[in-house]
Amino acid sequence: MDESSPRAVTMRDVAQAAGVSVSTVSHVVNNKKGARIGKDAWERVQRAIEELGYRPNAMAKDLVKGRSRFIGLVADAIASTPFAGQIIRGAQDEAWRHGYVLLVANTEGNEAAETEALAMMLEHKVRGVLYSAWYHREVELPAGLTETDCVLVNCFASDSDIPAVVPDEVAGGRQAARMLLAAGHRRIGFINTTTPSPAHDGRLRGYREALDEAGVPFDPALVVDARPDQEGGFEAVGRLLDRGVTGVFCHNDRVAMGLYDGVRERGLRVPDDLAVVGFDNQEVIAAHLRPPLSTVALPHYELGLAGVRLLLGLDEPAPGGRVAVDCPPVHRSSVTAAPPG
Amino acid sequence: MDESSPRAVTMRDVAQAAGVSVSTVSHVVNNKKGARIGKDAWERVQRAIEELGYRPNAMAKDLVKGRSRFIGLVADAIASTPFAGQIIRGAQDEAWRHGYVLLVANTEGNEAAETEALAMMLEHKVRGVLYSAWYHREVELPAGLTETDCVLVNCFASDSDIPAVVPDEVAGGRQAARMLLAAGHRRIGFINTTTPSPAHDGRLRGYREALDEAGVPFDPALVVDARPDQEGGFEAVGRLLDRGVTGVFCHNDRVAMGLYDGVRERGLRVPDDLAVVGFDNQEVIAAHLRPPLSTVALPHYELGLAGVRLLLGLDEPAPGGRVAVDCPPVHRSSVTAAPPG
DNA sequence: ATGAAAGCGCTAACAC
DNA sequence: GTGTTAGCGCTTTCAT
Repeated sequence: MDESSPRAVTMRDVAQAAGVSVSTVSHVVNNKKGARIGKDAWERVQRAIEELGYRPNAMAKDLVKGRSRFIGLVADAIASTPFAGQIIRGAQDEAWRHGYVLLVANTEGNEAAETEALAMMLEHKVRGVLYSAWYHREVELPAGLTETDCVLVNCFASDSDIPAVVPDEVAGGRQAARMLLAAGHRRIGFINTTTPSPAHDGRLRGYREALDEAGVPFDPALVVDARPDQEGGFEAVGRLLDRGVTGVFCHNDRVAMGLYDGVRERGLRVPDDLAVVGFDNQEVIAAHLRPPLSTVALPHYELGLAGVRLLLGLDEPAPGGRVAVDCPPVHRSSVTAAPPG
Repeated sequence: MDESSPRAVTMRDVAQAAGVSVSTVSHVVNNKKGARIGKDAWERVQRAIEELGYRPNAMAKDLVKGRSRFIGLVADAIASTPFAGQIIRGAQDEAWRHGYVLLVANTEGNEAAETEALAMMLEHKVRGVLYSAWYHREVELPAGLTETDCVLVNCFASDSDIPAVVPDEVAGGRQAARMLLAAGHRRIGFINTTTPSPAHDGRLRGYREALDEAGVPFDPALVVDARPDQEGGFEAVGRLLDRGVTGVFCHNDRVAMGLYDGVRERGLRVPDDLAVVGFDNQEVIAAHLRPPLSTVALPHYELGLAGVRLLLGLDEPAPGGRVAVDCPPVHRSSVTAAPPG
């Protein structure tokens, strides 16, 4: 609480109090190695800093150095899912590790908000910006983006060469199918999403690859599309059960949750009558369904982290400019051995 | 993408290109009203800005004006629930409306991270900081907080006079109980949390007040404590059903989700055999359970919004320094009339 | 109607 | 070892 703003204490105040010059203060504040400062002056400065409660002015510092320590992060949906939150966490952790601070902007997909956010970031002379989406998809980039370094997180722009870090959907789909295959299932349903997307195509491909790998013939009748939420999962149950499926891979955990309901409604049980695997590893759902859901995790934290590493030039962008991050399987209790036969 | 950093374009560049002085440029950039600039010079400046792609340097601007346009927001859990996200949204929307930008820091409750975040904010000379918690609780404040203006969001510190904005738990509890009462229920169970907290006490009090209001005697046997998650709800079902309850108010939506499972396990149905009301209005759960859950919304967006208004002095702090925000009921399909008798 | 010049708090040569 | 000084990009009197 500043009582009537008694003017913030500056480096000059410290210098004066310690009886030294500002450059001496600057040296001790920044712990400059090359600088030879007398042990005695050093201590006087430290004490003055303590006593006056001096805080360096980051803006003055950045101004003189010509660049700021900000990294912008624009997110299209910060509250509807935990996904953006994880991206932010990952990005922030890595950014801080390198002395950077995140400038977060939530745009809710609103174009005006996006432009405003970008302008704000550009005016703060950010080191670069991370442009992220809450679900993996292609995006068209806002104009201002080309004015700074940029990396796309959980999204991509096919017509540009901007580096992007995205989840490896096909490897994820493979993992999901393998969990079922490993338990001995052979008739494995797949509830895919109705939304055209990398997730739709990638996971399907992964599912097919895993089937091939295991020598199980692909049966198109076993894959059905449904809205990627609980209602979609619920409605898909009948179709799948009719086809003699013993396990099903759901496009996401919400679908799996709806599917649980449908299974129960028919007096059946997970996993004994039907084994199920989800996708996303959305904690509130997956870890607390009955039984807890085996699923494949979407690596949002790692996506954010990898995004800043790429931006900062700590990692080399992959040849195609696209970095694919792994989706690890998470084993819980919704998969058991297939019934014999 | 800066190709080999050709030095950012500054106001001087614009001035030069337009054949005017920097102060003239400054005036047109900021649309200064008192300044009389010739229509002609004005246009030359505009054009130069366009052509050079000039962006004002926010840091230089803030530096000279002595204060920044940042508002710090420290959150203790940005990804585990959608709650922090909503707070951020509310705070950002209101902040932007007044020309401020949010400096978000996620601390995951880690004290070192908190100190670091605060130092970062202080060094950026934030206008003030919003200190928030993902669930309503008492907090002990990090040291640095007193160095700046501050308001607590979704939390409070009893020994200080720092203004706080929190949800009105008792009014919320009242709303929840009333939904059941209004449908004719008289034996209403309450699954409260095992965690001592404002939510625990407030919602219980609201529940009792609503009962009183309706002339229904309070029966202590009808309130049970349980872990505030699905498992807690599941386990509480038996206890409540034994006591002849026809409706139950759950401490939160996750508990309600677990309770649904328990009810089904007994071959019973929501809402016909048991009406249920949740709390939080956590979209993924409440809107997609079968049947969709009637609940009471926690006003996180409004909390964030009110927080910045308080910080900016746009609203007066309530007499006690604590602002209570309303928790509105959300009617869906988990409550119907009580069975006769 | 427009420009010159003095700083804002700090860093980095360079002087002593 | 420590001090002096010239800016960083901008706003803002105060001249003209």
